[in-house]
Amino acid sequence: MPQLRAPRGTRDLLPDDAARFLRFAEVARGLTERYGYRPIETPLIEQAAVFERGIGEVTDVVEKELFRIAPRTEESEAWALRPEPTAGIVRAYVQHGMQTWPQPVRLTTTGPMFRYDRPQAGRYRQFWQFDVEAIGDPGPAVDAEIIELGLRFFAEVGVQGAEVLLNSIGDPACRPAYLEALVAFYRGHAAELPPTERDRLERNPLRLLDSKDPAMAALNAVAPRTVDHLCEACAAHFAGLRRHLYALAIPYRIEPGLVRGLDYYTRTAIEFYVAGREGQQQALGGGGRYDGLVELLGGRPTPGIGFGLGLDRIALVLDEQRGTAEAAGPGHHDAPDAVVVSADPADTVGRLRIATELLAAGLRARADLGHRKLGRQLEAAGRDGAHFAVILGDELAEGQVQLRDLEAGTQRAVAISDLARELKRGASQHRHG
RNA sequence: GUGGCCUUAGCUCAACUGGCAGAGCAUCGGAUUGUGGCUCCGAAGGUUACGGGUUCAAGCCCCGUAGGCCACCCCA
Repeated sequence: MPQLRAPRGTRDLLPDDAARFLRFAEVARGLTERYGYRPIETPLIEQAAVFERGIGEVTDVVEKELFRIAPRTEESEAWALRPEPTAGIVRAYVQHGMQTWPQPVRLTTTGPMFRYDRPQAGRYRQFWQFDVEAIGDPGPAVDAEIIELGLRFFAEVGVQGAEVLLNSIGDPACRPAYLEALVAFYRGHAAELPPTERDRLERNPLRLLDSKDPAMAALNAVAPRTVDHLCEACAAHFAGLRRHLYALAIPYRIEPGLVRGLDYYTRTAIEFYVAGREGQQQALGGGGRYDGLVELLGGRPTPGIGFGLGLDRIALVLDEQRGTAEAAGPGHHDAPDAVVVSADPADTVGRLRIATELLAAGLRARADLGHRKLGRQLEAAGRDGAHFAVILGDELAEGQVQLRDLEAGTQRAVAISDLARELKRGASQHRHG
């Protein structure tokens, strides 16, 4: 057992997993490109103030989950690892004057996020998100666009049964009155509240709504709903969103208990999930509208909306839906067209020379670099899933090698000068046959 | 940050009531001259997560720490 290991809550993505995450990123790139979202990369570290101000000082994410980096000198500022991508992207929007670009500015990024909480399956301290943001458009049409994009991502990576939960949590115009009504309601039932919930009532009353405490279920069912207390503008926005979703034939469920954990959200709250799964890490993605965030971070008042999808959890769901994950170990997805082996166990020079010629010709080729006897080399080539073995033997004197079809078990002599051409023909036959 | 369960070879798991740590798979090597997948033989791989304690004797009992999982908190 090695004493050095990946830090708690982090993990190595071994080749099978790493390839899968890369594929997610490729799907994300193709998709967002078509929709007109342009890539952006912001630092993994930001001034802590970006998150404290943007996300909110009293949120769990900032209070207890932020990876803080201590200042190195008295003068330097406190930094933190990004717990989510939106605050950093909005910071970049303001810093680089993107309000002068055609609005909305559609941006996307995929990368690791960091939260210092207690790890569990599907919940890591370093996790990956595919994220999209549309900044500068107030209308509900862009809300619908982004939701449709999210669902399409799930479809393209092969997740079955992805669904959308929606809610509207109002804005600064209507939320104070709603909160008042909410607090008044729970105060009226203070005797029925568990202690932790009573504490929340003072600190963050919205959170009472999505409590998992069974004792709260009955109460929450009759609690005031955000959607019933929206101001005229927010109500119109929500109705507009529903109209657009209807026109796009996108099903959704309104979830009155869906209140996002970050302060910057206004109006539309979104969550993606797959129904009927075990365990608690059900959310595969979430996001919403943040019409006040740009201003909070020093820009002009600018609306925005976005979401992030958790790639670790999507990988988990794909495993569940396939029954079991493919076996670990060397995969055959990048199986070579040919492995160059030799009857002379010592002749790595000849093998490497032929292999590099094949590589230069664009083939997937590799040389067996060991000093094993021929049988072992062929055995290894077969295990690697190679289609052909190029066997170097006495025929080298006549400028020939044996080209062996490892699947058919047949072989013939081929002139070295014809080898690349022959292999290309054979490889394409294998791919189409 | 709170509580519960768990940790034996790279992986999946054995090891009686406390009595010399094992198997399968994977890896590497061999089975008479240059031919793989099957089979046979062999090797390597362990401070039983780590640190203490009890005992003639600890993988097994006790305490602590770390990590994983589960439920909270919360979220992706």
